[in-house]
Amino acid sequence: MGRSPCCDKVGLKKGPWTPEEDQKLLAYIEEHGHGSWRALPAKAGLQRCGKSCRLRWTNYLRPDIKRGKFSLQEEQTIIQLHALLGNRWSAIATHLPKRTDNEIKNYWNTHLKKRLDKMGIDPMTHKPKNDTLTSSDGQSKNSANLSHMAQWESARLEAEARLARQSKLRSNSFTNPLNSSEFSSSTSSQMNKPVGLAQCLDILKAWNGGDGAMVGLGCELESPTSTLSYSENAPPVSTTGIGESSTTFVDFVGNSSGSSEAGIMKEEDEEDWKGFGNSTVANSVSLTSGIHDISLPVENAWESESLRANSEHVPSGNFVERFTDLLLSTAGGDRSLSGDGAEESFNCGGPSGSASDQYEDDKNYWNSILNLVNSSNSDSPTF
DNA sequence: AACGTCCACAACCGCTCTCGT
DNA sequence: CACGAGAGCGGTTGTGGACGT
Repeated sequence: MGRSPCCDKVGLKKGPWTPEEDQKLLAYIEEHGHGSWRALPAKAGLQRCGKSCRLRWTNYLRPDIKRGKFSLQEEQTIIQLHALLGNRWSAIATHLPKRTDNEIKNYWNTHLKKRLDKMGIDPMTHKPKNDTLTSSDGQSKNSANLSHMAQWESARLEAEARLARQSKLRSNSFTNPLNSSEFSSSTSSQMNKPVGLAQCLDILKAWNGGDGAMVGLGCELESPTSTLSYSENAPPVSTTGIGESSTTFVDFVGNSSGSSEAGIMKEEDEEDWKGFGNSTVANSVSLTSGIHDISLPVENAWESESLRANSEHVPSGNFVERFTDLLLSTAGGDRSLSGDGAEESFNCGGPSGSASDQYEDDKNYWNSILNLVNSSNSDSPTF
């Protein structure tokens, strides 16, 4: 299909917006709403293209935007969601109320990416860079598999969400949780997330499921291509399907209604994050108060696994723990990090650790993401 | 003080997706 | 089904300020 220019670009202003332009745009939208963006500039008396107006509004002028420094909690949210979702900034932004995708993207590129890099963590895979040097022992293979599975699942979830949405559109009378008010009031893009993330939770749980078939170190990772394969391996509570996982979601959203400020966006960020970072996997359930029923089996499974592994306790062997500790120490000061020191402390118990440590690292890391997604979902008014 | 470099952020560009006709 | 318009998204660039020499 032919691509039409968003504007003819003749006589239209580009570059930074002036306060006067902001005022015009703001006043017009407050009075009339934005309506058609293409028609808006002329009506508002602006020498800008509609696209520029839309971006200015969505990224800067919108009243529900929180500006300024990112809290530690937000930083951790971004990092962990990025590990799960990749560069899908809009998806990440839906879990950071009042932050725009553009802002998150900029913050990632200018701060978090560099910080991870300095810490010896690959910003794309979220794994220690040393992993790439240990390919012979199979650890990196396992990490790569986890990463690839996450990417694959991300794509698959999108497709399934799309199917779910289509089925909803086909049948409004179908008694499916997707027809609940939460979903019917969502935009199409927002609608994708609950289904996808709910299933993501199941997937992550299934990875950790009873026989550990999907994550066990040294075990072949099963193909995630079959929904049945993981639902069969998962504990009953994890049994999934679009309908069931969606139902679960709606249920816990119901439980958490009115607690939109109680989740990951609490402003006591520093202490919270410290607690989160230092918490064991079992403790992390406290952050997902609305979904204990979902998370507990997993926590228990992992906890027992952790207990076994910790019989030979390795201090600071937890990936997330070391990771957040480092970020905290980094953020506590001038938020810059001396590469040497960071790497040194990070490597403590890391790549030099045992295979079971690495296994625990992977589980803990993904579990923290799982919990994060859980808690942030319970915050989202769109769910 | 002048100059150069680095950094952070706003804004732009081009592509894809969705929806209406 | 094909097409076009509008909107959304992610990558990239431009610009101004901070900092170092």
